[in-house]
Amino acid sequence: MRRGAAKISQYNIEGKELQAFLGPLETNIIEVVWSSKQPLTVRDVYEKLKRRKRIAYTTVMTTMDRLYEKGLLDRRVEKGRGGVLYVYWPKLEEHNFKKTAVHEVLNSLVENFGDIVASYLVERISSEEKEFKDLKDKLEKALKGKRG
Amino acid sequence: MRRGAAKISQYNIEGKELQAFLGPLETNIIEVVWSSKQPLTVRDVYEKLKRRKRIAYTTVMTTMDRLYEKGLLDRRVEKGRGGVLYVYWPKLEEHNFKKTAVHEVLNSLVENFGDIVASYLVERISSEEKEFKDLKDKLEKALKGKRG
DNA sequence: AACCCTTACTACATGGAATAGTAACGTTTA
DNA sequence: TAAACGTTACTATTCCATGTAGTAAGGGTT
Repeated sequence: MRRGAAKISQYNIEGKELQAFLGPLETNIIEVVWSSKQPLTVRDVYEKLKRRKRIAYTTVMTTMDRLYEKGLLDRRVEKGRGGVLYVYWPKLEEHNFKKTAVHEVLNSLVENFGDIVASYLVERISSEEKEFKDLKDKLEKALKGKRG
Repeated sequence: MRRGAAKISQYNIEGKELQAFLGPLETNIIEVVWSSKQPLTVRDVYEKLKRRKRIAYTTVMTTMDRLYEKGLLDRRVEKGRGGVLYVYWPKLEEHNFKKTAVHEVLNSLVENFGDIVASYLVERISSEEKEFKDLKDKLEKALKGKRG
């Protein structure tokens, strides 16, 4: 587990998009950080999230610390009104994170179950070609009918 | 979640083979049950597992109950020396379970991240064709060298 | 110095997996 | 029929991940 890479250890089959990899709150937080043009403090993120739902400042803080520990966020220390504080930014932009995570799942699947993955793909591509062919046949019949 | 289907909700990226879907003890137990030609009691499975490692009867029992609840094992009640007891057998044979589980992950991946999965495949196939072509070039050069 | 604010530390709840003891119960055996 | 045997239901604990959140300790600005 290299320090630079995001640590994703599991894929949640029922999760939608990012929530296949992250918890609900982690997902909300990282989306806020991705949307920002500059690094954000915990307070920044907290102010945005509290508009949607009641949440404690320390909940946001703990979860951002955890995203940092998991390698999805990076941070530096700054000085401000509250003393020393962290300023966070994403380690990878959204598309790169998704790409890396999906690749990790697929690599693991291929390594563990290469033959099953291969036959799934062959089956899937054949199925789609069949649908294309069916549609093509129908179209050809329809055109013949018009001319007939 | 139909009752007949195995309930797999997540894929563990670092897990090897079955342990990508199940815990260590769940994996050991279902392998024992798959290997048996007839249905097994908790006692049967316990006797096999205790040879490998110290474990409590009730641990085996609880885990088999959980595999039943998750739809991987089926069972009926029999009467025996200890009163009424369960006799378990697998709902799916090994290959079918793996195939079903892998398909669920792949379907979820395609639904959530179809474009990333597609480009991964194109990239992977191209990479393998490139390796084949490189090998072919080297072979052709070697054959030319022998004739020269 | 007062004020404001943050983080470290701590704790609880939930769910899943692993772990395991014992009361309650049922069947077989003597 | 009672004793013996063995199983399951019930219960509990630990660990991990995620979400939740209060407060003591500490630091910078006003």
